[in-house]
Amino acid sequence: MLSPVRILVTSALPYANGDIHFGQLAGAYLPADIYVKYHRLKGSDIVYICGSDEHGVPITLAAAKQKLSPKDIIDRYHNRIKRSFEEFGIEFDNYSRTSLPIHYRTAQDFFSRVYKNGFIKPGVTRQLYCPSCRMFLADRYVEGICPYCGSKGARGDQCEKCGRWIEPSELIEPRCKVCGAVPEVRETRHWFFALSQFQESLRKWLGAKQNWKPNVKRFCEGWFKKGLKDRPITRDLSWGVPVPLEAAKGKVMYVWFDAPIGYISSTKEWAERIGEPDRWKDYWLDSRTKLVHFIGKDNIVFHAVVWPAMLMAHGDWVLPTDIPANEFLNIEGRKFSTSHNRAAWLPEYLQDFPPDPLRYALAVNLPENRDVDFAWRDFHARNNNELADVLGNFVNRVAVFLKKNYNGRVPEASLDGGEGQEVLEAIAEAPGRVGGMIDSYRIKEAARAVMTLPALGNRYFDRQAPWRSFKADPSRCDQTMAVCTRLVSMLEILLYPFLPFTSRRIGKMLGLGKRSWDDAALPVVPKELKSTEILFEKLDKSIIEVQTARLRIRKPGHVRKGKAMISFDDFKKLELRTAKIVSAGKVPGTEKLVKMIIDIGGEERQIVAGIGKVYESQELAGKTIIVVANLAPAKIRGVESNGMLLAAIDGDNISLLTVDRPVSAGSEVS
RNA sequence: GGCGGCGUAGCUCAGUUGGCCAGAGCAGGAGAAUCAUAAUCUCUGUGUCAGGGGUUCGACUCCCUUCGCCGCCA
Repeated sequence: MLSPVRILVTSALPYANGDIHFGQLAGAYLPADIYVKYHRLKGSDIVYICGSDEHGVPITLAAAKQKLSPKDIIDRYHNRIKRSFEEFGIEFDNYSRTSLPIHYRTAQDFFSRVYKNGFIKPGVTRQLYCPSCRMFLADRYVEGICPYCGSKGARGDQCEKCGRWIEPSELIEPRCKVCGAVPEVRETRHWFFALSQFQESLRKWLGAKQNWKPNVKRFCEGWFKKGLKDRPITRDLSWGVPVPLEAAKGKVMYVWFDAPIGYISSTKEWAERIGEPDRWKDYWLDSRTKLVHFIGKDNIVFHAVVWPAMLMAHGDWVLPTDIPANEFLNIEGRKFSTSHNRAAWLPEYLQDFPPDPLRYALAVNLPENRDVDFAWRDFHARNNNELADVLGNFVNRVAVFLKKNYNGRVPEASLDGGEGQEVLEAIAEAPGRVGGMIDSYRIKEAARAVMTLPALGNRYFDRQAPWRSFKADPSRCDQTMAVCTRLVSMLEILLYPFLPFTSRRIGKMLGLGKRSWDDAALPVVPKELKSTEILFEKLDKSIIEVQTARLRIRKPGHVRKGKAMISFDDFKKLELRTAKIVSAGKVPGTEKLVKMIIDIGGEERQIVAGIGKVYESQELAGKTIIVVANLAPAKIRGVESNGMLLAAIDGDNISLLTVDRPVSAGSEVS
C-alpha cells in the first residue's frame, strides 16, 4: 500500500451539553486514538483534531431553563469533556471549540465562499413565533400535544412517547417552552444549501470508495434513492455563528452546517499554536492528504453525504478519504440513553478506575460491524482474567524471576536454536500484522491479536520451566529469560496504542527510551531491569453490582425527565415549616390514614397523612416533621387536613422527613 | 406502511469475494505445574450457524419466505 503523505484524523465533535459516555468513546474516540497512536509510533505525519460542538438549540434551551447563559453551559462541559479525554489518554493534537473567534471566521468564510459559488439560496418558510419572547422558535423551543398519539409534552421536532417526527406547526396547543406563551405562525426568510445539486457527484465519489464499510455505503445509497433535498442552513436564533449576509441579519447558521467546519478551524488553531500558522493548509488543501473521520453511525449522513457536498461546494478542500463509522454500544443489554440517563459516564468511571482497563474492555469489543454490548461483568472479567492474570502476571513473573535469580540483570544469551524460535518468530511478524489491522480500521482484531502475545509468553515460560533449568541447565535458563524479556520489550511498544499508561509503566521497568513501532519486530533488551511493579490491580466482584446499580440512579447536572424546571419564585410560594407531632391516631375505617395534631409554633392544627402502613401511631407522637404549612385545606375521608407532611417514598417503603438537630416547632424550612 | 440491518456454542463476540471436520475468549469439566497478583499450562464442545424453502458439485456465507429484535424514512 502506498502510504499517504499526511494523515488528518478527526473524531466527531462532542456536543457540549453533557459528559462523554462509553458509547461515544467506543464509537469515535478510542478507535481514533489507537489509530493515531499507532501512526505516531510509525513516524507518520499525522494530526489528530477534535473540539467541542457548542452551538445549537439544546444548549440554548438548557441555558434558558437553568437561567444561565449558553456560555456558562458550554464552558462547564467543554472543560469537563476536555479534562476527561486527557485523563483517559486520548491525545488530540488540538481540542478546540466552535465558540472561538477563529471558528466564526472560518465558518463565515466558508459560508461566503459557498454563497458566492451559487450553492446557497434564500427561501421563505413559515415558522412559529413567540410574541412575548419576540423571537422565532426553533423546533425544540415548542412544546405541545402530539398530533399522532395525543400525548402531552411533545417537542417540536419529535414526540418522545411515540417517537414520531413532527413539524412544530403540527403540534396541538403549541406553547413556547421558555415563557409558556402561545406562539403564532409567521413567515421568515431562510437560506438553503443546494444539496440536491450534488447528488450525482456524491454518488460517483462514494461509488469509487471500494474499501468503505458496506453499512456506510448502503446507508448513503438509501439517501440517494430518495433523492437529496436542499436543506435550510440558517436559523432565527441569537446563539450561533452569525450568517455573513446583510439580508440575514440576526440569523445564525444551523449547527450542522458550522459544526464540521470546526474540523478546519481546529486545525487552524493547532497550526497557530505550534507557531506555523499556514501549516493547516498542508492538510486541507493538498490532495495527497488522507482525511479520516471517526464517527458513530448516527453521524454517517452528515459525514458521508452532507459534509462532502459542502466541501465540493466550497471547492478547494480535500474530501474525506475514509469514514470508519462504528455501530452502537449498548450497555447491559439495552441502548444508551442520555435523556433517560441510562449511560456509563467517563468522568465517573475515572473516579473509580484507571483508564487502561476500560480502554481494553472497549477496544477488544468495539462495535465495528454491529451493535455490541458493554457489561460490567465483562469489564470485570477482562480486567482480572486477561489484563491482570495473563498480561500483568506474565510481565510480573518475568520481572520477579530476574530479580530473584539474576539480581535484576537480564542474562545475555544466544537466541538461535532452542525452543524460543516460535516466540521470536511471533515477535518478528506481530508488528507488521497488527499494524496492518489498525491501518485498515480492524482495531478490535488488532487488540485481540496483541493480547495473544503475553499468552504465548506464559506458555513458553511454563514449558521451559526456568525455575528448574536455572540449576539444571543455566544456559538454557539464560536463553529462556532473554527471550521472555525480549517479549516484554516488544509489548511496551505494541501495547502503547491500546494501553498507553500500562505501556509507559513497562517502559519505566525497561528504561529503553523512545522507540518506534518497527523497532518492536527486533526489540532491544536492557542490561537490567529498573523497578518492577504490579501492572493491574484485580477488581473485586462487587464492582459489577455497584456499577450496574448506578445505571438506575439519576445524576445531578442532568435534566430530570418528568417535572418541568421551576424558578426560585415558584419555590418561594411554598411555606415549609417544622412541626412537632402532639398526638396521632388512625382514621377509623382506614388502613393507611393517620390523623395527627401537630404544633407548628404556637398553633396546633390537624393533618392527615397516608403513612399508617409504615408508622404506628404511638411512635409518631413527639417526632419533629416537615410540613407544607400553606397547602389549601382538604377533607380526606371526611377528616379535615390543614397541611401536608413530607416523606420520602421508595415503593412501599416510606420515611418521614425530619430534622438533623433539634429546632423549635414552626421553624421555617428553605 | 416503505427501505435497510441484525438473529452463530451457557455468556460476549469472529467468520474475508460460497469450499478442507464452523472458530476465539470467558464460564463449566478433568489433569499438570508451583517462578508469578491462588496468577499459569494441557486436555475437553453431538452448536438443526433463528425456522422453512430454493440456487449450487458444495452455503453460516447467494435468492425467496416466516418469526423475533433494531435503525432510517413516511
